[in-house]
Amino acid sequence: MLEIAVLGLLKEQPLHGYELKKRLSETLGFLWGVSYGSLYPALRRLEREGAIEVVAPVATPAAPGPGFAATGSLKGDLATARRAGGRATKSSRRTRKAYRITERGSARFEELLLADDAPADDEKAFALKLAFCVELPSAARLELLERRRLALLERLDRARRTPGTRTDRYSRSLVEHRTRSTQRDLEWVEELIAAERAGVDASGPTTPEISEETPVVDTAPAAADPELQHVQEGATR
Amino acid sequence: MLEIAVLGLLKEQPLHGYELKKRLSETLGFLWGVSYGSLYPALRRLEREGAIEVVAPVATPAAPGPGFAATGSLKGDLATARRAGGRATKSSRRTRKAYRITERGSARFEELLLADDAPADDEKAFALKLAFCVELPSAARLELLERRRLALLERLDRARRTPGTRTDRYSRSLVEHRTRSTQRDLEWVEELIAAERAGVDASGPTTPEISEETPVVDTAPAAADPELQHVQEGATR
DNA sequence: GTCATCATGTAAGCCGTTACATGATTGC
DNA sequence: GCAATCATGTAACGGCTTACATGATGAC
Repeated sequence: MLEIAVLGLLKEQPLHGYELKKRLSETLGFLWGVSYGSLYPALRRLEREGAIEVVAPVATPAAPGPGFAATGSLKGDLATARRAGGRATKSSRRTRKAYRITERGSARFEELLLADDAPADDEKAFALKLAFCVELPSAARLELLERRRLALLERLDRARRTPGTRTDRYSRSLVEHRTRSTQRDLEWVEELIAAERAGVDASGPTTPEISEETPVVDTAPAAADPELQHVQEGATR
Repeated sequence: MLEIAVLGLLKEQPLHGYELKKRLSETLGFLWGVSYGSLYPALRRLEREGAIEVVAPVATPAAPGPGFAATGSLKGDLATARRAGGRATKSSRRTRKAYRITERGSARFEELLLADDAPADDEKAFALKLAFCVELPSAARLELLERRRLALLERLDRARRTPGTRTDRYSRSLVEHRTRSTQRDLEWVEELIAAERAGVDASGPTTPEISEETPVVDTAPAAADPELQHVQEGATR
């Protein structure tokens, strides 16, 4: 689960651990909170697997060399300097390690999004996947939605067949409520599927569209470290 | 979570590990599946804490002594023999270890049901608690429901304040759907609270009541090991 | 110079899973 | 006697959490 979120965020833009943690807590906070103790090991794991790579270790403040991957980060650092009012002369933060997703990482990402997970996590897992499925090709997205639809149908079917062993009022109410919820989830997913099939052009079934392609604007109090935001703009999309 | 389920089941009647596992999988299967690898350690943990105790180790087949806690188990074994058609002469299963909940266990049970848990597990935890809250005094049950209500209100409030950082159509739809679900959960919980306040006598708000006090009948294909079902009948209720 | 924040990491411990090992009982 | 089921456990492993350690940077 953590890996999905990390890869999903990195698919949008390179980020370092601290910033990743912040975004996960703030923008996905309603899903679950991550701690450094799990994030950093996860990053190392992903790096070991070749799914992500360090984009700017930057040992020396000046410049490590010509061209090269580090440029992106340098640009970012320059942006920082500019934002700060041109005060910093050396500018670069020596400690930060920004990560970028690799080809393998993208493949892994799709693999993870389409893998079906233990029925226990179900809800959370699907929510997380949906939150990042923009980064997916439309076909894969449809597949994801269809799988969810099947899972929900199966759950309803199972509930219908199994009469429920616990008979107290609370358990019964729970089962009923759960069934209703599942039915609504199903309708919702089916709407998403229909919208997906209809293509992106038609106006969404939810609220009137605002601007699908508007560059990500930080609505948080102060811009949360925007220095890396322009890196690889338009590269993956 | 596992502890809640175990204590909840044991509050109804003594059971041994294998049977506990079966019930957890079958009757609470829609919540999550437990494995022996976690159940048995959990049982030992609970026993160490004094929350549960072995009710019938039964080293020798005949009879360990007079009166005493083991009687319950013996009764059960006799029931088995009777059911089997009076074939077995020795009858007792030497290997099974049935557990019974203790006073401390009951206290722990209430404590666990009223403890608020990480917002991550939220749903599952509450569902589980609700499934076992029959075993709770009405006041504690109300407390449980009220807490849930507050948690849901808080979640709605947070969602209203936080404008949501991710702006793609899927994330937006997700957030909307989640909000609607939370609202419905809230209404549901409020119904439960109202019903609880009105007292148990009035007919339930869900489906027409069948029989609140009917002894637990195994609706599973064959009766799932009924030998322990009559033990301590009417003791805890 | 010192405090808050940024930033990365390690260590201990909990809880859970899978897979494996073992043995008793019952039916045929 | 053999297989299926009942029944209890252990071992290895993984992931997550909390708490701790460390140090750089920037503001005042």
